[in-house]
Amino acid sequence: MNLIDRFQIPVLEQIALRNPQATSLGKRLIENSIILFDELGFEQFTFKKLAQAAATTEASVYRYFSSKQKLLLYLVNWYWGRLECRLLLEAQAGDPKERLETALAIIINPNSADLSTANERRLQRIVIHEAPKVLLTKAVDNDHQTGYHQTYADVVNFLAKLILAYQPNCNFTQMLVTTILEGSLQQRFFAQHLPEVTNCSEQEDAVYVFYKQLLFKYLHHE
Amino acid sequence: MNLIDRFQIPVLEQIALRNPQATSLGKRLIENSIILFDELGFEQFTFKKLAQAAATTEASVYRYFSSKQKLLLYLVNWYWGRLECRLLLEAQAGDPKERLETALAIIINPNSADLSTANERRLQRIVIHEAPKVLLTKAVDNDHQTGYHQTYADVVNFLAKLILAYQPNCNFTQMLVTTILEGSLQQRFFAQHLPEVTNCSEQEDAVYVFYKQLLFKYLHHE
DNA sequence: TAATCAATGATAGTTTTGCTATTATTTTTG
DNA sequence: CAAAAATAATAGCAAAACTATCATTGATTA
Repeated sequence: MNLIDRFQIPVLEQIALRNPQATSLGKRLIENSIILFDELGFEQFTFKKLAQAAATTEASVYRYFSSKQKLLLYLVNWYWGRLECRLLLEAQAGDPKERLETALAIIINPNSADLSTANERRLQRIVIHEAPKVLLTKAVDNDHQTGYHQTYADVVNFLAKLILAYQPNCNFTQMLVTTILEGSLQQRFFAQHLPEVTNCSEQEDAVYVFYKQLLFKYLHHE
Repeated sequence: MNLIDRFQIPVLEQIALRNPQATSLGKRLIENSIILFDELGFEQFTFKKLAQAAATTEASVYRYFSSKQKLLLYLVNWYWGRLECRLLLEAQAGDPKERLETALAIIINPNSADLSTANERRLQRIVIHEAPKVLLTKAVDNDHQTGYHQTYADVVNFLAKLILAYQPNCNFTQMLVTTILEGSLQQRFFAQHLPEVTNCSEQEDAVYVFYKQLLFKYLHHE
């Protein structure tokens, strides 16, 4: 068991109606929703199918999550929460440059060892394919006010601080961070589905090489 | 009337069941769908509401577009098609550096004069807020094979060629282009809805300044 | 041990959406 | 003008997204 696995990743309570990590049914729902969102995609995913997969009823699913949007939000939050934990644990040692390099490696996952379990790989695919659908919504302002996107903002600002520690003159830290964070996820989508708009093959991890170049070339010029 | 407006932007025929630009009803549908997608968002948008807004019936809408996904795809394609036309018209003069700078200005729209009409501003907002929803789909591979995303790929490759003309040693041209293209759209979303993860205010157009820096710093280091 | 209470199961029902079908009417075109 | 195409009007269906009710079970506690 990894060090990271010993920590309870905190996910904002309000997202779920009750804490799914606390009960056996709740865990079954999370487990199966990860599989189903990955296999069916957000549009084809329904609570009915989830209930069937988790051997329960639709009504019971609604007792944990008020909608499939909220359930997806819960999973996405879990992803960013876990990433934040890893950053806090692993990117605190060394000089600013080392810390920044470590952090970059964590968020871009160059070595697949970071995604050790099948569910972790599924979860990353879900973030890549589905996360925008709970962000790009008319409800985003409300959601953000409620704190539903705070974990993501925290990750961004953690990385922004690392950048400032390395290069205090950097003007556009947040833009730089989100460009890399979102870009690296998007490249993995393109690699699989629109290969002609990327130069990345999963093997040699061009994604990591490119964004590392991009980051440090930008910062060295400041 | 602008030069650009004299051209018929070609949108792949197969996306629509019949060409909406060719009839009065079709034009009304496009016009109103732009307004409604912008105001309601993809999720709340329905053909029933569109029919009502365009003073027609649901069944008639279905004779033009087989689903609201296809209609959105049509609008998004129109956006990229128009951008491609502008690039071909305006970014062909001068030395490689000038051409690249012009192209960057076109895709990032630093001066709002480029978005002269209300509908153009609406269309860009639609691309920012809704476009990912027709890309991040289980149907993406089929769609791409049918050519539904070809215009986007063409824009990317046009820009990639400009970069190679300026800096032949650049290894990751496509990744660089999509990072800037998608990033710049995303920053505008963040600016409005998650301001703490960006450094951009709509006024001074930090988006343009930042991505120009990012691009040329990256290329000068090659 | 009995009473209680929270969680779950079982079932049914409502509304909306997404889509199809049919027929009538209008408009276009040869 | 006649034929064909486009549109309107209307109805209807299946599935999805919930909501509601009541019975059951299993754990807690008096």
